[in-house]
Amino acid sequence: MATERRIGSESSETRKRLLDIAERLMLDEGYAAVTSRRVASLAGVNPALVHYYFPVTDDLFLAIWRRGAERTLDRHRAATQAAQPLRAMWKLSRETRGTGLVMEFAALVNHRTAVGAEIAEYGRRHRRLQTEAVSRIFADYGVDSAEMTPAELVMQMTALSQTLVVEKSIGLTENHDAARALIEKFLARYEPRKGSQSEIS
Amino acid sequence: MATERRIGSESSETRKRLLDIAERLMLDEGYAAVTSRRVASLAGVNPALVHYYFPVTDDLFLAIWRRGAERTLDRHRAATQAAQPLRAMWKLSRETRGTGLVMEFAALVNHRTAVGAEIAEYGRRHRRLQTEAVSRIFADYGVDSAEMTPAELVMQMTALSQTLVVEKSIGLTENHDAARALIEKFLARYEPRKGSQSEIS
DNA sequence: GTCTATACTTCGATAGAC
DNA sequence: GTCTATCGAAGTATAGAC
Repeated sequence: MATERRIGSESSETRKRLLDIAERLMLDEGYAAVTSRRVASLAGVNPALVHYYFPVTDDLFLAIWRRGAERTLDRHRAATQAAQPLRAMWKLSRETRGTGLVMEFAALVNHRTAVGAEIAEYGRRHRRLQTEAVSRIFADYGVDSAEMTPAELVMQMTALSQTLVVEKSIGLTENHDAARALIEKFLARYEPRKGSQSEIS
Repeated sequence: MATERRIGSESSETRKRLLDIAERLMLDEGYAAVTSRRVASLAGVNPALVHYYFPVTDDLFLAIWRRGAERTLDRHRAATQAAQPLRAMWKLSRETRGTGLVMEFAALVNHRTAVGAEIAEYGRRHRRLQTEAVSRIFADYGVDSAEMTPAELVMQMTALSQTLVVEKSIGLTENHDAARALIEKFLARYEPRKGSQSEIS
């Protein structure tokens, strides 16, 4: 039963390049565009080489996911150390790259269940980290839980940022300023901007 | 230049069945599972028959979208007539079917630009309708715009419901009760529940 | 009006060459 | 350790039969 097939080393430069290209492709044209042939063609290598580094296509998707997840967790940690951590977290969540990947994977999971389990597990971990971080910040700021709970802010930031990113990508931006204003209203109370309290963003 | 190819009538029962199956497939396994062969196989017909009713695959996706869009607009109108219109709208937006389709199409659009234009146009129209409806309701209730603007509530409901649906589908439900509570807190003020003001949902 | 035989393209994956 | 020749399956779409 044990498969004898060999796999390319993780440190390979070719492997890194394939990953970069696959991620780019996923963001630009959606997960369905990520095929071994397409990636290989863009990399200028033989299609079968992709299967050498990533035996099954799911392996490629998982590798993209893991790299992105690590990147995001690192940046999350950095954000919590910022002078205005809530603003840093809000800014981070609105970045197209990470959020765009999350949305693609959310769709991908529908028909690649092997990938799904790991995505969900990471999602839980990330949410817990975020909620704990906001809890500490709220305690520090003395935020009244009747006004906003950590879980509420996390969900609001997550949901709004994902919607903003997705809709923008299809050219739908109506009410987007209102969404930003909504978060800004809360942030301004505890992490006021230097120049003013205005919320033009 | 004019294509001579014939297309099956819109009233055909077979056509309806193909549409139903394709929509189901899209919701269950994601848009990538919607192929002429797959749909045909589930319907027990020849694959080429799918191309008779939907010459190009985009035609199939557009037909699914249009049917869903009409359904949603109808239900939106009905919701605005309800005794508690805000609650009706919030409930509608959390329904798996409509929201699930929206998310699949959001991902689909990335690599099917022909479909994208129509999706975005519908999105704009829907958002405008929703925002206008909430504006009228807010005026009726006398909601202070400093507390919440119509655009803000629409974005919040849209974003949170989409996130709830997507995450639930992959088995991630942490903080979901907080998200519901967030909306409930606002709704309870203007559309109190009969029995109590509790927000267990 | 309804359906199918068929052509052509693209994809995933493996066994084996270098 | 790195890469490729090659196979079988699945996809889209058309021209033409019923």
